[in-house]
Amino acid sequence: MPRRERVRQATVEEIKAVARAQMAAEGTAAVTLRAIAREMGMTAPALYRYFGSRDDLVTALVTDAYNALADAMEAAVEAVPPGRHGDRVRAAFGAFRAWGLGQPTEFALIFGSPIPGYVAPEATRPAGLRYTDLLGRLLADAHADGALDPARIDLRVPPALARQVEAFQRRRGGPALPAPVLAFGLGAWARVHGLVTLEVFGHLAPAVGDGTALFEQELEVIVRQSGLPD
Amino acid sequence: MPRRERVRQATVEEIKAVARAQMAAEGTAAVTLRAIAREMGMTAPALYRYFGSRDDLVTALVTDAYNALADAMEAAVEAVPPGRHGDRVRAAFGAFRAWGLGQPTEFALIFGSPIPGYVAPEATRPAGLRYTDLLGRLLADAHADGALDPARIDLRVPPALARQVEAFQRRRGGPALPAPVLAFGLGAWARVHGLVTLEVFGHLAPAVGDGTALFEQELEVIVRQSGLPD
DNA sequence: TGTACATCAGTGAACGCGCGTTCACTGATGTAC
DNA sequence: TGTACATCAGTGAACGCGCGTTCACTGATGTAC
Repeated sequence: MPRRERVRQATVEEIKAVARAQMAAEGTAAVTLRAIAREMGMTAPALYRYFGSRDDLVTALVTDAYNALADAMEAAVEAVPPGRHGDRVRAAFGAFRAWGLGQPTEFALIFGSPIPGYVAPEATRPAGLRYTDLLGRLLADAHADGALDPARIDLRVPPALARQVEAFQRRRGGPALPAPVLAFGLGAWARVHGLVTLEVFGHLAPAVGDGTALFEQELEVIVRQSGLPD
Repeated sequence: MPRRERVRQATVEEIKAVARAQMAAEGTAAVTLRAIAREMGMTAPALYRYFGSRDDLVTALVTDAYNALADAMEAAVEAVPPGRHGDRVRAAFGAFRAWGLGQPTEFALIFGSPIPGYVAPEATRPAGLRYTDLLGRLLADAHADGALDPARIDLRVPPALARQVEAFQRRRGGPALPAPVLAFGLGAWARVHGLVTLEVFGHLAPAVGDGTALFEQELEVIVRQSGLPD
């Protein structure tokens, strides 16, 4: 990469880093070009060399956040031997929670209420699907290994849900899973999402303070009820 | 109530209604005094007769939202005969989801990422606890009726969580429940919260479109695993 | 190795905007005698 | 029933603020010969 390009990339990264810091300090909507420029010792119009508009910057932050989340989860999963399907699921969800608690504002950016006046453009979609795709892959791997016996999942899947789940699989491509397996996976995803959302946004604290133990209990339930061996 | 007071109350209600409409149209952070005044055909300073500041208005909206949610859930529960504990739980959670889908911006106001520059004051606490207290009461009633056998709940509660849950009960007062019962309740709460949050904020749609069937499946699982009869 | 030119980063002034909040005021509504 | 006064709702002008974005520009960095 030519020198000029390198310097340019570094500036782009600095802008995003400052924006993230400002979000962390003042909330998601505090991302303003003028404040970023001030912090960087530049004037605001200079930022237009790097981002076409404020919305473009926010889009970049959203995409980065989704990618960082997926990266963290993938790294956690890969640290577990391929055969240990239960532990891989635990690792993935554990990384989800750790990432959320570690970067609450970036978590809020993608999972909280939308930023006023900003609608996430289509461009963020692929990054947004990465972490759920990973979860799907964990299920598929376990199923391919014969570690996931649908008959052991104690779940009555409503016919409407079975249809939705099958349509979803046809749309996404990839290996087909039995409806109960995927329906179970969706439930587990929502479960973890709820727990982590409550915790990151401070709704859990009045009840139990630290959410670690509750999270571990729920992980146990998920792994056990999925019929996965550790 | 004297006439003047009545007119005054009506104006307060109108201000909040307009604020809610503006939130619904432009997002949570679009609550601005000037826009509200414009919509009402008044000048902005007049609003200071009714609310000490913009933050006071937001606080009122947050409190109202919590109360509306709790009202809706209580009404749904009371429509079910006292003895049918499973159905009462279903009704409560069903009302939670219906309320969230029906008023997504008010849902976002209390459960989404916080409004920038606004921290919910202590005054919103009591209202915020109403709906979780209701859930706790459902558990307590079922337990008091002998309908909830802790031994039937297939849950290994981590010791740390048991301690947290007991401390919580001591703090809140009210009838004491066995740790597994309360731990199960927390899990169910998080589960429903996750599902509804994902759906209201549009994260579920790419996977299954309408979330009704998935929600029903999860409700079934919760009721069945709680050991409650319908 | 030096020169002429093109590219690009960043500046500074300006635009129009909407915001929360204050203040002194007018005029209507209610109250006491 | 009428009059004098107090209370209160709402106005209009003004404050200081920060925002996104545009534009013509300067000066530094890189490139071609």
